[in-house]
Amino acid sequence: MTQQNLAATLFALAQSYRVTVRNSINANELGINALHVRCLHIIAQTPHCTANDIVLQTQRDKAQIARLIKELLKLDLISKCPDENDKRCFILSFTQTGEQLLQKLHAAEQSVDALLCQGLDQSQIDNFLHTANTMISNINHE
Amino acid sequence: MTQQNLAATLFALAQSYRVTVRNSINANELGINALHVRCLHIIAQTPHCTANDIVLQTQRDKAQIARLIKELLKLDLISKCPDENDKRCFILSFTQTGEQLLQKLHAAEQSVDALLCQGLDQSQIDNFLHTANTMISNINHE
DNA sequence: GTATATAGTTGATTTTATCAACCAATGGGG
DNA sequence: CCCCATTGGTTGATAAAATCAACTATATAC
Repeated sequence: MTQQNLAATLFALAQSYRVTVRNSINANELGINALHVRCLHIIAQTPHCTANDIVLQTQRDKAQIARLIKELLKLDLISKCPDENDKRCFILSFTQTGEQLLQKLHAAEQSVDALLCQGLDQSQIDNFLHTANTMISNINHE
Repeated sequence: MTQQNLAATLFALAQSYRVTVRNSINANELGINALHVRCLHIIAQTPHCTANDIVLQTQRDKAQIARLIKELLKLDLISKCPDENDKRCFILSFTQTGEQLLQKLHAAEQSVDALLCQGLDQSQIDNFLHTANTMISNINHE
């Protein structure tokens, strides 16, 4: 296998991952897509997360993010409350329902991870992640 | 680093790759997007490539592929000629212009590959590809 | 206090993607 | 040979996703 296949390998893996996770939650029924899921993760990870944090992390248009947040609000997965210090901002956080979905999402992802790693030992996995991260820093610092 | 980061790592890498390749050809100016590029690769790889081959390999709607092919024809990157044996089919192939773009694309991808692999030795790369392929077969056979 | 930058919302538009109907050609079974 | 289900491809209509520009309100720098 040559370097030439690097891209194909990468994309195939990423795509399969997406599809599998998507299927394991009932994302379609919920009317939720990959970007919604990504937003939920960002909200979960980011302390005092605002719309703008999501814009910066996803590199999407802020109009798109605004509408996406509206949808998550309407689905009652998240709620927003005004920032005390800066009245322009709204802090995003999970509702009970959203929290539950997030747990489900984490579980789904972990079981996909476990599936992916079948037949691989820890050193291979570590090696893989280390190499991938080297590649990321190679590509971002140029 | 835990398994939990597998997905994030993968997606970050794939995304950076896409952006970098895209920038190195003048894809925007040409009015070409990632799916166009993927089609070109498929046409290049597939002997006697038809629209349906692209549909099968990309898993996209055939209407979308039909329109995409129309665009590539209008850009004079590919040409289609009727199949002798099956009059329903059109065989897709590259024009001179398309051939040139393909070369440019290959060059761009190779230089991205080289960039990605900086500071990694061949055994690490082999290991990476091997692990990735194990993951792909894990995920596809379930 | 005025000017400039930031956070967020909204309307209009473009780009992608999907669905359904359709035509022409193929191929198999009676 | 004819009927009919299947296949390859095209098109129109629509839905979903993404982008652009304008606008409000607040915050910050000078």
